[in-house]
Amino acid sequence: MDSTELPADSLMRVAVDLVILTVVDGVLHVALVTRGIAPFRGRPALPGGFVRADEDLAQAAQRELAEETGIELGSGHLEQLASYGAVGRDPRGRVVSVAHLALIPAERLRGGGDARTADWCPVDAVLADAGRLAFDHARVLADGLERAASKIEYTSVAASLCPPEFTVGQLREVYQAVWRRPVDPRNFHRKVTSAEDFLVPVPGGRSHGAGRPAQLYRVGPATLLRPPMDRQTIN
Amino acid sequence: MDSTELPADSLMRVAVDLVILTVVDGVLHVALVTRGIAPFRGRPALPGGFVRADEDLAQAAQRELAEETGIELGSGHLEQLASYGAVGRDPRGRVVSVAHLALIPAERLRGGGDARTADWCPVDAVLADAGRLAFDHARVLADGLERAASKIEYTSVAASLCPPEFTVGQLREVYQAVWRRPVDPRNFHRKVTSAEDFLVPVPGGRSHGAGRPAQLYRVGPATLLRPPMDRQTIN
DNA sequence: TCTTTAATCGTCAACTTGACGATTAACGCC
DNA sequence: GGCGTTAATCGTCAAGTTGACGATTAAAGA
Repeated sequence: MDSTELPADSLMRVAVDLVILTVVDGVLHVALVTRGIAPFRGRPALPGGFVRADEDLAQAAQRELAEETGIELGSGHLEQLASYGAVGRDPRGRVVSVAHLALIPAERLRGGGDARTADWCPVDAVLADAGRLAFDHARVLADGLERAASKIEYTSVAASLCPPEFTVGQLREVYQAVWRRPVDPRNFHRKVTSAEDFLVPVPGGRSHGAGRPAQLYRVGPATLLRPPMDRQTIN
Repeated sequence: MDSTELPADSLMRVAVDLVILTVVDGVLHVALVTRGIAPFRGRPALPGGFVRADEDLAQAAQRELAEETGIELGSGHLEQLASYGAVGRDPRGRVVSVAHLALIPAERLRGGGDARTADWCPVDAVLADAGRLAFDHARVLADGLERAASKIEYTSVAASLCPPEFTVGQLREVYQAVWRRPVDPRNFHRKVTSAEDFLVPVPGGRSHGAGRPAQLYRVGPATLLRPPMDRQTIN
């Protein structure tokens, strides 16, 4: 394990940062912490932390997710987003951050408790004052939002933002929240229910609440939606 | 710049690896080097190297690209692919590699000279014996190929694998090479020429060679192709 | 000149999409 | 219990796109 033959100037700190998204009442929220230490003390930041010597990148991301949101990633989704390594992005020294994107259902939110816990902030409000975000987190967040918006076009990950059983209406709310754009209920219903293996109806499962009761669905075995939905054109 | 307050066990080496693709005579090739030092001495590997203290990730990738292929990335395309940080991926110690994908036109290839220069290998042959690749480069290559195949579905990056001026037929050859699948010339022609701002005809530009001369095009201002082409369905 | 090779234009039926009307089935309220 | 409200779901239709594939065109080479 001696690595004296390796160049010393490539020794850097490696961190993970998390763009954790959820949809509450039709509004997209992102998990943010308030930094308690310098640099950027008191400023909002994405949850994250340094990768430990004995864990890989995905493990570090899952650990931070659990530590800062109390979420164990059951029906949620976690994927690597991109890495950010500009020379001066952290004033403490060279830090390369491997950002991850997490999509979790609102029902699994824990009422923010201790100081370590992240707060859920409406994305619109955060973007309106993105300059306050620590480090290069404004860009990381923007990249995460773009990734989420494009990924639900052609995959079934949007269901990760819903409870395990959900209605077409709930799924549509997720699309509208992530795309920041209204989606026609009738065409959306036709699209997602006619896509093979995309949704599986729960036998006898019906929703409650106002309006006509809706069929409950679970995500189907198809992870890809073909042809994809087009957020530019839709409606 | 003192960073004593940061955890020491997150100090790692950061490298860039490159999946450099090009199409020669309708066949997809990837640039590989033969490792001259341990570990994996004598085995094929993706070009790459450690990130220096004064350069960011994209700069490191461009530097390695220039060093190992002599390519200055004119009309080519370079994007970040993903990061790989499994604990034991490099026996010399903890190394996190930020992989990049480069797509370059065949015409810019330099006849491999010195030992530092990479060799162009047909992708099929490399995949047939992917186990010989050093480190986790088999997975990195697979991810790069998948990225390239999916990205040309909905963007104009395929043109990065063509010379600055090219025919529809040349572009189609690129698609066929990357997708490993035949594409109908008539439908392909209709699709790419009718997509707004995707291709711009070069006034008076006509190809030579066998068969009816073809109109020459340049990439248009539109970077996205909507609706995308579907490599699953096409033909 | 004839054959071969590509490029490009056309045709057509099948499918998908956006727009939007109509119906259905619960809820809350009088 | 009847009524308005809210959603879900079904239908319709014209417009656009796609896959399959025929036909024509223009050059190179024999």
